[in-house]
Amino acid sequence: MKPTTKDLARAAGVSLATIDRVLNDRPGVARKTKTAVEEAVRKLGYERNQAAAALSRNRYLRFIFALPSAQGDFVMQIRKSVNEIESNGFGSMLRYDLLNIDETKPHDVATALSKLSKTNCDGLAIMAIEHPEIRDAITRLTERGVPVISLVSYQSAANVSAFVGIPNLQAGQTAGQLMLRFQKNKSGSIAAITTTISSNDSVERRRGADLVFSNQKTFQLLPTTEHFNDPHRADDIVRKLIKTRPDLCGIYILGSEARLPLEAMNRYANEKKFVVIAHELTEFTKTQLADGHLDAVISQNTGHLVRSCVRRLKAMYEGTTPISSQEQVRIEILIKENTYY
Amino acid sequence: MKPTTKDLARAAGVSLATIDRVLNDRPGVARKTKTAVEEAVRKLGYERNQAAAALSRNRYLRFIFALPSAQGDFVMQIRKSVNEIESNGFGSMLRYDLLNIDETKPHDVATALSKLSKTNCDGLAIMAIEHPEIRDAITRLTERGVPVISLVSYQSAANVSAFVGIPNLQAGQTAGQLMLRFQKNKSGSIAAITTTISSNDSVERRRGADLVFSNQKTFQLLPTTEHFNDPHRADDIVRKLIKTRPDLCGIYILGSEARLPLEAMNRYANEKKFVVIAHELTEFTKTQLADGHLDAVISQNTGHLVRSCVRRLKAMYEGTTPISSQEQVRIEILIKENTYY
DNA sequence: AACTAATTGAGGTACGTACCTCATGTCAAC
DNA sequence: GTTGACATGAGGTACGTACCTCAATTAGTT
Repeated sequence: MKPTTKDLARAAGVSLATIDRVLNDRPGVARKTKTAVEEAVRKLGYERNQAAAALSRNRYLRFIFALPSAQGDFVMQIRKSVNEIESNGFGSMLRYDLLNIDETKPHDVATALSKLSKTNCDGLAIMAIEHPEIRDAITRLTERGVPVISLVSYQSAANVSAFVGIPNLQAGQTAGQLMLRFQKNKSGSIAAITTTISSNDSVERRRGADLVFSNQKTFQLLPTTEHFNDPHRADDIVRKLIKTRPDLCGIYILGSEARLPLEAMNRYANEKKFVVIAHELTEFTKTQLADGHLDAVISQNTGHLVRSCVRRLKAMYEGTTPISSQEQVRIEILIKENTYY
Repeated sequence: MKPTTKDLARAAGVSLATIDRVLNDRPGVARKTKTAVEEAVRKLGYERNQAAAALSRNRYLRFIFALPSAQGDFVMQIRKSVNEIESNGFGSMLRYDLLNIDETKPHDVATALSKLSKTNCDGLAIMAIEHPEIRDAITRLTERGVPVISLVSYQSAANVSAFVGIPNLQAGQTAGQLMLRFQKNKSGSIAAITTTISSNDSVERRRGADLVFSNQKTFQLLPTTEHFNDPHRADDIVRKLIKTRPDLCGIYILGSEARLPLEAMNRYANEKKFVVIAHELTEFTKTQLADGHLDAVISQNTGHLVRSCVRRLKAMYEGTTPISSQEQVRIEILIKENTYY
């Protein structure tokens, strides 16, 4: 049997009350006594029984996921993962809430964040663009003692406790490498399309892909074009590309939401001869993979993302360290063959 | 707040004792009463507080992982994952033990399994070849009421409660597809090497690769050769291949342990021109990827495997259903760019 | 109606931890 | 030597469930 607080008390020659004070960082313990207890903890290999602790506390930890309110397959996927997490083995006493934020209105986002504090939120995971107002709101939240994790989209490290997501530079390298390896042509041009290059992710991915392309001479990566979530723009971009670039042999969709450019592709690239690579596995990209419209998807598992957030937030609350190997979100490569439907 | 047994009692108009009888399948409850309680459970959305339940039971569930005693990078990886799982958030009251089995002595394996029963084991995850004696031992274990999961290596479905691992046919398809897509040649032969084709995994993977290769005519997949874990044999195979097959342009290593064939490759394929694909990400295959000796690794995450086993065994014990999407072990594709070091 | 068996209730203890109050101890500064 | 700040102990209650005993009630069978 594992040692309990009683064993600790006996071993350290103190009472349960003192053990409790030390373990929970309550005031009023002499340095000497504290050291003795810590020694006993070490010696006995005591580990707090989280089940009992949670039960005794009888208080739900409330973690909030702040996600962009804009429609999108990927964000939907994350939402789904948050809802699926509910009833599982995280020690039960956890609650998850979704908070919609409209990134186009940073001020509103800041206002929403300003309403959070230790009393109504034990941890926040936020997926948002970088913006001064949002950044400040996050900083203030952290100062109020609420741990904040930036999810998927990286926020400047300074004010956030952690980042959960894939390293996008590497993701871009991966995409670029695959793009080159999948080519059967001897040379040609590859297009790069994204929603907006004011998103950190796209920029990093682009940089990654550039690194790979600079190692060779036969293929070139064209300048990144932005469609700003506008179907017409996306349509225009793709149509013009196909018309004006006879050497076009590949399309790399950088952003998280691949639907618009892909749908445009499907309209214009009938006699398929392009290597198409996009990000994030969603119901939509799955079918595109299955239909052969998409050659590869570089993805991060949303279930993983969400669970990693929870583990990290919980760890911050408990003052423990999660298994780091588990927390590294992997860059997944998906082709038709290794995708589950 | 979530409903508790007290709320159930009130809602169903019975006492706590009866609630307890129903929830824990104890005898002595009229069918009508039982139905009423179950109705209340449904209506209130009652979920057993696992933390409290574990605490009250005050009994460790003991799960055993039976792994091949033979040395090997991949098995080592699994061992490591089992040890890492120890101190995390699975509700605390769990214990994991490793059991070494020597697959070359099926009788010993059977003997070891025969010593297990409900009193010393609440669940078994076993990674072993298929063999009549082992299969019978597993069947008897199941009959004794111990849930058994076959891990990585598939056991005929009949006597096992579940399988945790990747679908190897698909894994083979994935490998085969990548092998073709990575080719720059117009045509050629690809070698298939494994430890032994008496392993189910290799056979399935081979079948998967064959499916892919049969869709085209320009490349052919050579008959599978076996090295039986003998360095000399592996060396011979590779040397002869390179000498006698001028059209050789790829090597697919089917088995879980890629070290021997890869080391042989490194000896003979100096002027690297082959596409090399192997299975399972280990420290060894990682360095091979980094050094460019390996083009891709098809892998299953050992941490995932182990945690999935635990969740499933726990679920069987508790009579709940784990989130299925989380239990599907993904077929991972790893190239140099998306591997973490 | 009498008897047996099945069903239900009442009440308890235990698990390990958190958090509370109150009393007592110790030591140093004035 | 008194005061007060600090350190510690003693003992309690609570969380939600599991598991136990014993009595009381109900239902079913002769």
